Formats: sequence, C-alpha cells, structure tokens
Amino acid sequence: MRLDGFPVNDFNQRLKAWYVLNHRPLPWRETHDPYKIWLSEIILQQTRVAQGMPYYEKFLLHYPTVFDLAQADERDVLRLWQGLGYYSRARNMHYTARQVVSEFGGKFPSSAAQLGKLKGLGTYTAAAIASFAFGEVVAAIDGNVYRVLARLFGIRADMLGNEGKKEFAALASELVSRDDPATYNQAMIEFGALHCVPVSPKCGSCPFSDLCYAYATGTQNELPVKVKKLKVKQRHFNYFIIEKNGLLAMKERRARDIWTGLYDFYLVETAEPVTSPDILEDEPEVQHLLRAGMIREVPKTYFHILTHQKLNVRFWWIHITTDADSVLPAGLAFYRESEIEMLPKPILIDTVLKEEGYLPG
DNA sequence: AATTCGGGGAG
DNA sequence: CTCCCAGAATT
Repeated sequence: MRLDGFPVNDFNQRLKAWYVLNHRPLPWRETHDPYKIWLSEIILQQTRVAQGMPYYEKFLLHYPTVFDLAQADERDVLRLWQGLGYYSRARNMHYTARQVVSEFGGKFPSSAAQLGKLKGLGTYTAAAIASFAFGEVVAAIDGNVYRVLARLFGIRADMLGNEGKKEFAALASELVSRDDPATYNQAMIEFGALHCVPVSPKCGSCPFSDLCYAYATGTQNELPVKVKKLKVKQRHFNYFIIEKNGLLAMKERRARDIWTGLYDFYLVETAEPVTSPDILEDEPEVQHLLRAGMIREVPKTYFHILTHQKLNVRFWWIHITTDADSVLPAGLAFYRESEIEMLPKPILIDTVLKEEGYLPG
C-alpha cells in the first residue's frame, strides 16, 4: 500500500491550513443546502468555476428550491442552460428535481450510495454532495484530485481507465479526513485547481513538496497519466432558415446527437462542403417553399468546434413571399421573434440570429 | 473499455 | 494550435 509511512494526519492538517488561507469564497461553499450544492456540482461538471458562476446565480434566482425547478418546463431549463454545453446535464437535472420532489418529498437522499442512483450523479458528484451537505466520510475525486494524488504518490495508472480509478479511490478513501471530510474534499479540489495546476504547478511554494513523488523525481509534467484517444469527426451542416411574415421555422432536436432538446433550423447534413443549395433537389417540400420565395445565402461560413466534432456550417435564408399556405418539412414549426428569443438554441444558432440582426445582440 | 455528450479560457 | 475544466450516460 502506497500509504505505508505516509503521514496522513500531518498531511490533513497541512491541507486544511493551506485551504483556510487560500480558498476562494464560492457561494455554494457557504451553505449546507443539498439543493444548492447539487446545482453547483452539476453546473461545474467539466466546467470552470468562472464559466459556471453566472449560471449558478441565474438558476437560483429562477428556481430557488427544488420544487421550483421541478415545476419548470424542460424547455425553460434548457434556455437558462444555453451556452453552458453538455445539455444532458440540464435535462437530467430537471428529471432528478422532479424525482426528488415526487419520491422524496423534496428532500435529497443523504448518502453517497443513494445519491448515486439519481440521474446525472456519478461517483464524484454523489460523493461531493454527501460530504458537503451531509458530512459523510467519503472521498470526492474529480479531475483536480486525480492530478494531486497522481503527483503526490506517483500513480501512473490511467486516471480515465477503470483500473486506475480503483487505485485512486482506494488511496483517497484512506486519506480522507474522518473528522471533517467536507473540508478535506473542498481542499483537495481547490488545491488542484489553484496550486497543483496542470501546467507549471507551483512546486516552489507547495506545502507538500517534502512528501511529493513528482517533485522528488521531477515528473510533474508526466503526471497524471491520461490516455487520450480522441478522434474528431468533420461534419458539414447546411441550414435553411425559412422565414415567412417575420416568423422563422424551427425544430427541436431529439435525435441521439449533439444539442438534444435544443432548437435549430431545417438542416441538411452532407459529407462534403457544398457551395450552393442544389442539395435541396431531393427535398420536395423545400423545393415548393423555394418556388414560393427568395433565397439568400448568409455570406459567412461558420466553424464550430466541439470536443469530438468540427462543424463546417453554412446558412441559407429563404424568404417566403407568397400568401399560399406553406407546407413545412416534418417537425418544423413557425415561431415569432419573441418566442425564438425564449427557445433554447445552440450557441451557434443564437450567434447567427444576432449577427443577422433578427435577434437583438 | 470505448465513445459521446459543449463551450470557453489559458498558454 | 493544444489542453482541460468540481464527469456522466450509453453502448
């Protein structure tokens, strides 16, 4: 066991001392309300504090309690989440709010084991809420903690693999403070976020440099070990913004694809980039619409980067000028500007509507 | 075990 | 440009 000879109590004391002096005063740290802590943890998954903070404030303002969130429409929850990404977090959070209200009378379960059964709560988030809100002695291991542990103890197992996770979990479970697990977890996370950072960690002023494997061996930049196997797909989106009397035709995305639950326009995806709307030859409804109006190409090509995809996106704006009833392709419906403002949209769609002057910037 | 889910900021 | 962020669900 790697902990043989490691001064656990001494480490915990130093960690706490560092935390008291250096931690950021974040709002979700000043409460034991599991709802607020849960909200913050979902928002902060794969998200920097600076980016998540305004969303945390917004959500608490609109939905002060789990009952308010449970009563909301998913669409409105997604609209508030707009721009934060990983939208399944918002959909799962909404689902879980309803479950907490209907099954638990609005009270969150108090153990990590029970919390982990809720949608959107994995091992980390369940442990975090259990320790922060209920004081359970359980280690919460996020990306920051993986990094701190890997360097401190020289763990070379892949932190993203199953084997590695078990090793980190076993170690952390012996390290977590029995007296104050909440502060221990907050401190480990904060230490990773502020001090033991991915690039150029501040080893010169580190309170644990005498205990640290990476510092002793000069392997700070090799740890933690992350096996990255990321293949990025190139996709070509051709959007047709169908406008009639100031209304735009939009559609909710419900495929197993990016942006589930958000609204976009009539979309034709192609394997290669296209420079003219001739791709619509096989789309009878759109051909009909085209004959009933004028088409204008939005001059810009948009490049939208996601984690696993690079989107090459073009827009064509179709103005329907005839009075005849326009038959839209399946799923599309016309919305007026005030409605579109309130629909959850991918940041790309929102950007285009603002750049084109349809929505106020 | 591998893949897929966003968007933004730092260097 | 690359890396990665208070990860989780799905297959």
